[in-house]
Formats: sequence, structure tokens, C-alpha cells
Amino acid sequence: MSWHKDRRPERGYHHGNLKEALLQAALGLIAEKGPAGFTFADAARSAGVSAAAPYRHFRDRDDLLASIAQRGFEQFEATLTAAWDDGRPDTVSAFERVGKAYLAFARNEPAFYSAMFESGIPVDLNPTLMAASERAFGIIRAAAERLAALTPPGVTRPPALMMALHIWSLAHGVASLFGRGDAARRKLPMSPEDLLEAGVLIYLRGLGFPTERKAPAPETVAEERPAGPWGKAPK
Amino acid sequence: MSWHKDRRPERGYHHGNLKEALLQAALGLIAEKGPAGFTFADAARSAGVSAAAPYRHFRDRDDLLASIAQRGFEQFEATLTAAWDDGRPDTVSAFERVGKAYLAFARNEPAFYSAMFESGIPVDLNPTLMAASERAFGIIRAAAERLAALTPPGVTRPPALMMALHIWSLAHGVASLFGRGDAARRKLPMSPEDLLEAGVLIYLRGLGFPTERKAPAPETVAEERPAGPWGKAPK
DNA sequence: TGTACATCAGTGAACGCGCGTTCACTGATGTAC
DNA sequence: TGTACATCAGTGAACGCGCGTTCACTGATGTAC
Repeated sequence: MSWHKDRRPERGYHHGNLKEALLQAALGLIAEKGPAGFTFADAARSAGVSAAAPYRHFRDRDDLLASIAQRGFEQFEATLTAAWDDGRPDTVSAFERVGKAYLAFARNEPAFYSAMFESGIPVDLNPTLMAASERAFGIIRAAAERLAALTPPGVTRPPALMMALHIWSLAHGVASLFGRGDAARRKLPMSPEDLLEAGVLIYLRGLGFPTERKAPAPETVAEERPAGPWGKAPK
Repeated sequence: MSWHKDRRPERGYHHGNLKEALLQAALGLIAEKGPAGFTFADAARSAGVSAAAPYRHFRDRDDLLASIAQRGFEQFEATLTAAWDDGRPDTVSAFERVGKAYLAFARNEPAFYSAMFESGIPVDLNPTLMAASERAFGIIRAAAERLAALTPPGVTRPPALMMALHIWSLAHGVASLFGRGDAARRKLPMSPEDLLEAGVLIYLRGLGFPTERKAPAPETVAEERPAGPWGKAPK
């Protein structure tokens, strides 16, 4: 309905910020068709530019994909950091919040998520990307370390790193099997959020932590009775 | 070194069992390059046949992929069934064995596994495929049901279906993040097997099950001290 | 048992298509003086 | 402030390539009689 196309009616010969536009375009295409289903030419077309233009900014398709993953890991890290909030108000509930944030990210940013974890780019061969990935995982790991320091005495537990990997794996499993609405995900009689939350709670209980939403005291362990957070799930 | 190429030296005009050969060829290509990285033409070439030949047996690439997934689910079901062994010698250890078998399948049959879970074919739109998938998951579910019936009194637990989904998610998460050697998987300072096993044990402990390899008695809960199964992991 | 014929399962040539990539080019922008 | 010039960031034409798909075909196989 606007007479000017976009406040900058004629783009003119120079685009202005093509690199950014290409990233956005690719992100949109990935969200639509998955990381396999987008091509370099696609991205150019979608950014309204000739097929040769992207070469000014990216070496090739993989380079573009890596940039997206890079940015994804950075946003992921920020999201997890915010959720963790340095363990406030208490370690256990902050930890659960991290799990939820993980899932929310996968759900809200499917394009980033699949670029990061499902696109097949070799993360460990790209130092910058690897570092970004490590920083994001570092949040989960730091949280696990705090949790580890708090496990009730007398409870055997694995190294903090392993705890972090358990949570990561569980969250990733839920996210990739049930998390996204895109096309082929399996249907569930419960929400992925509930599924993950319940799983994390049971896991925490296995580490000797109290699991009720309103934990009586940080030290009380594992003997509650009532419905619990999975009460809402169908029988 | 054999003078006859394969006991049936000249294939002749008719292949004999092209459908099977195409499936095998595709399986090999998927294992090599991932489910995205194989084409219909590729499969034909790899089976030593013209590019038009596959059309006699499959409608298109997706049809071929679906056949592979179908077969994969069937083998998966068989593997899990064998591992579960109807809960012998006891439910808990049989349950753990199912987890291991899951991971072993993902590791040993990466092509099947990725066709089943990572190829993007819409499982729920294909009734036959869906049924096969359900049958495979049914094993995990049945195991979870047996487990649920056995949870110690007084321990809150989720529905058996949810327990099954937790294990599935955890196993899938470990498998897809760390499980396969193909290209871009992340390195770990522990084996995926150990990671999954420890995770399952903690989860089971969270359900009130004893977790030591040699459980003293079905009722004793969560108070052991020694190294445990994750003792072997690096600090 | 032999023959004629239908059916089956491949061939190979051909097509259109879109992708990746290169190239000489040119319009726009920034800057030295 | 104005001008000349270098640099930058696009264009568009062109190419080779492999894929998917169709088609008339033909060699091989099975079967009715």
C-alpha cells in the first residue's frame, strides 16, 4: 500500500548491505526448506540480486552456511546466558530454565538451529565456529558445574562435563525429534516442553536434588509424593 | 583376483535383482555422503545401470529413500526386540541393554539411521512407514511400561509413554551429536556408550531404581558411594 | 518338447533446467588535493 | 568547494555440468498351446 517500496525506493546499483541481506535470505530459505534445500543462487535471488553478487561476500555456499551457524551459536550463547542468569534465584531452577531456553531456541530459530546442528558443516574444522560453539556449550557446562558442587553428599555423580552432555543430549533429542513444526516431525500427546522438563526433573532427582517446583529447602532430597510437573501429561 | 567377476560374469541385459541392488547402492551412498548427498542418478550409476532403470522400481528418489527407511525401521525393531529380550534377566538391566542397542544401531547402521531420522521424509504421511516406525518405538514403550509397573511405591513418575520418550530422546541426542564417525560429529572425552549408559542410570535412579551394576536389593535407593559406571570417565 | 507371443526390465539418446562459477564490464562511492 | 581518480560492489552473459525425466527401443524371460 505504500507508494515508496521501502523508504529507499530504488536500491540503485549498490545494495548497501548485501552481506546482511544474504544472511537473512538464507536464514529464511533454511527455515522454509531445511539446510539441504537452499542453494547459493537461491539466496541471491531471494535477496534480489544477481547470481554472481554473493561471491563478493562469501567464498561459497558453505562459507555462507558457516556464517549463519556462527551467528546462531552467538545468539544461542546469549539466550542460554540470559536463562542461566548466573544461577539465580537458585541453581536447580536456573538449570531447568536453561533446558527450556534450549528448546525455545530450537523452536523459535529453527533455521539457526539446523544450520548449527543439522547442516553437516564440520564445526571442528573451523576454529572460529568451534570457539563459538564451545562458548555456547560452556554455559551449560558452567551450570552443570555449579550443580555438581551442590549435589547432596553421599550421592554418586558423574563429572560435571558429563552432566552437561546429558542435558545437552536430552534437549537436542527432544528438539530434533519433536521440537520443530517443520514438515516431518512426529506428533506427540504432550508438548516438547513438558517432555523435556519432566525428563530433566527426573534426571535431577537421580542426582539427589529435590524436584518439586517449590522446593522446600535447597538441601532436602527426593522423597516427595504429589503429582509433580508431569501430572498434566495424558495417561 | 577371480577370473569370473562374481560367479555370474556377464550380467546381461537383465539385472536380476535391481531393486535390491539399488537399495544397497543408495545405502552405501548415504553412509558415505549423508542422506542429502545422494541422487537418484547416483544410485543407478553405483548399481551399474542406466539412469532410467531405477524408474522401473521406484517412483522417484523419495520413494527409494522411504523404502530404505522402511527397511531400517524393521531392522531397528528386530535389534531392539532382541536387546529387550522380554525383560530378561531383569527389567532394569534389560532396559539399559535397549539403550545400548539403540546407540549401537545408530553407530553400526548410520545410513539406515539417518534415512529414518534425518532425511526429512515425512514419516507420518506414509502409513506403512509410520506403522513400521511405531512398531520399533513400541519396543521401547513396552519396556517402559514394564519399568513403570515396577517403580518403587511412593516415587512419583510420569506415564510410561513419557518415560519411553525420554529414553528415546536421550539416546537420539547422544547418537546424533556424538554417535557417528561421519565427518562433522563432535569429539568427546568419553565414549557415547558411556555417556548414554550413565545418563540412563541417573534417570533410572531418579525413578527410584537402584543403579549399581550389582544391585543389592530392588528397594535400596540412591545411597551408594563407590565409583559407579561413570568412574571411568575423565575428570 | 517346441514354438509363438506377451510381458518384463533394461538401454541410450534426448530434453529442459537450475546450479556454480568466471569474466569483462560499469555504476556508485569515497577521498586526495 | 570542486574535481580526478581509485576502489568497491554490483551486472549480465556465458560456460560446463549433472540431474530428473521421458521416450521409443530391444533383449531376455516366461508361458499357452
